[in-house]
Amino acid sequence: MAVKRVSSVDVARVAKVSQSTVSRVFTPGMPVSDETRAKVLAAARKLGYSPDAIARSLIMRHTNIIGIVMADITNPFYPNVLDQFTHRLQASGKQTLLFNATTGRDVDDTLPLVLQYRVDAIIITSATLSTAMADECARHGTPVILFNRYIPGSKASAVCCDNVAGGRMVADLLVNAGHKRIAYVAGRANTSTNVDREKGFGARLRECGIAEWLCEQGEYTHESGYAAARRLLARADRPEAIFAANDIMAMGVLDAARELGVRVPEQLSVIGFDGIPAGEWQAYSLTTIRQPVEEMIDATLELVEQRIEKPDAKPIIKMIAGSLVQRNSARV
Amino acid sequence: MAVKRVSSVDVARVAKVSQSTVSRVFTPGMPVSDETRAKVLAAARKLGYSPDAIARSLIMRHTNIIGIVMADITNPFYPNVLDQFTHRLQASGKQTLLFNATTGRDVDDTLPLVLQYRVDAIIITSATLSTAMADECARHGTPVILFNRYIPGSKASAVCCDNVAGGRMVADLLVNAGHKRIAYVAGRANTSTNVDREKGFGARLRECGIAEWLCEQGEYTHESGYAAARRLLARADRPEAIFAANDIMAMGVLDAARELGVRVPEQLSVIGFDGIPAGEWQAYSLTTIRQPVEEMIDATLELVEQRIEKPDAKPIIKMIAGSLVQRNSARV
DNA sequence: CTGAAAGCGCTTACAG
DNA sequence: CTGAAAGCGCTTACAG
Repeated sequence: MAVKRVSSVDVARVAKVSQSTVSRVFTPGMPVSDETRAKVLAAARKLGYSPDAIARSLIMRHTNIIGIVMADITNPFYPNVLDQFTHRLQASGKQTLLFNATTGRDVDDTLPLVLQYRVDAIIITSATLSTAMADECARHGTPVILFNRYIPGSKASAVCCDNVAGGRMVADLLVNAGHKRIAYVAGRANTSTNVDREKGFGARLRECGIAEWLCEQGEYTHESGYAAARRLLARADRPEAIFAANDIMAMGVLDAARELGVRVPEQLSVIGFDGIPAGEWQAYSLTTIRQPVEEMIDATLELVEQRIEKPDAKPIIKMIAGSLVQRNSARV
Repeated sequence: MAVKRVSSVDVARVAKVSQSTVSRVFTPGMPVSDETRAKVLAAARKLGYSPDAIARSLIMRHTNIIGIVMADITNPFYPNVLDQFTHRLQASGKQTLLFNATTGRDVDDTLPLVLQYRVDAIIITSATLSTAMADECARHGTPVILFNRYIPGSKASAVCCDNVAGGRMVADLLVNAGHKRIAYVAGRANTSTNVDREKGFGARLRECGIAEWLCEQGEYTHESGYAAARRLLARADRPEAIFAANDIMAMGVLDAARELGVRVPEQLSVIGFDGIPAGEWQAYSLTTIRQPVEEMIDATLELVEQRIEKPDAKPIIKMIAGSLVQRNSARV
């Protein structure tokens, strides 16, 4: 296998300079005379040389690689997130090592691997890790930033949409539209996202004098939203309004309503959460809370930079408000 | 920054063995006495040691990292592909370095970077590279496998759905249903995917005695499919059947029809290509050609293994047949 | 089974 | 500006 790779020593030989000089030519900001530079570049081109980032990482003690741990790549909210992360990271000269965690399980068994590759920082999305593991990373000096979830009391910083506030907005909208029989389609129970959205939603409902509402379990997929809606819409006391913990489930709800001939929004208001592009399509026209993805990514990347500089800075949790996007799936 | 990392030398010191021995303990298959192993493991645990994959890569001359270059992460066909690639790669002990290329441009400027990280192989998806660049990679000894596209005559191997055959299937279905006024909504013109699907489609149409059909340009997005359909459905000689080069555009077509009150499939048959999950949703129930994603991924990964072993083996292009999935968006 | 030593391909003080 | 040398953290012949 491995063809003989060309190294800086080879280039040095043909350019008739020292290996250090070759290295300098490929390190921006290092002093090299124009003449020497030209010789080296010519030799490099001739040999097809490019510096070895791995060797560089070893001596530099950082890799310029950011690990992104992600489950649920398949949930339509995330491709956009991943797209933006990789673009932005590349623009600042960093690479992305992508780890695929198993949905619904914590990532404690994945992280040791990530750590072995000596990534400069870890971003964790749509997955949860234990406090112990977060602290283990801190011990290794590898900053961990949680995206769209948080672990109170751990060493991991986090950037989150304000899901509690978002849940409250939904409750307000539904109550103001005069709805009484209301249902919530939950996401996976152990996710902070689900917990917070439900918490804000329920709290506000209670404040408005609605003490009870239906609740069905979902798991953040179209299918589970559809199934939950089938159960809900089959009841004698069919709800007039359904809030689903994310957009893709809300779309499942809408598809169930369509199938059953329940008219939206006349007979049923449906609201989602996320603001994925598909919610805009004519078939759904979904009213939702849009997560401020760009700002969240900005904040995450900023935190990554800061923590790489100062790994022991105190962990912070940054909440950013989402915004209501009114379309046609909910009465107003 | 960089906290003092613990290395095998540190572990050796506290375990009172040589550094080589520590290394052996962490290399499966190396002979170590049980007693020694226990001492080393204890020391390692105590210090929080884990081997440095970067240093290992340098001496081993391979990284166990596969580079995946991808544009269009946001196209719903790809999250699933990426999900499967990363899962399968991880299962065989490999990591994924993800590069995000710009949609519609070639990746010649991204590849030098990929090469610097000394990835063991490169998988390119939804992006095109020049023959020159493919050959440059070959020269570096880094195998390149194209997924879902191919470059005839280059040094890069490829795995593809048989798009020509798929296009023919669509034509057959439409002709058999008795459609005469037919339209094609194209994907980006320079993609082999689009070229082949149209080629098979057009050839079969001609064989069946249909010499002309409408054609609108799209770019593989819902929006562009929607826009193309608006143009098509506004015509006096409105088509009775539309084949869109991928599912997401077909869904845009369906949304345009819905908006205009054109009934599907009674007044309009719509067929897509890909087999994305969303096509199954009640709102669309899209008839389509399903790409055999699993088999394509199997084949790609197999090719990756082979080419890592023998980088100069002759490039091959592997075509795998897709299959017709009939749902309710097309008359039969 | 274990240790001493060389070497992977770089960067960067240290001298000149 | 340039070169000689040390060292990043490993693996793996080579001896014993």
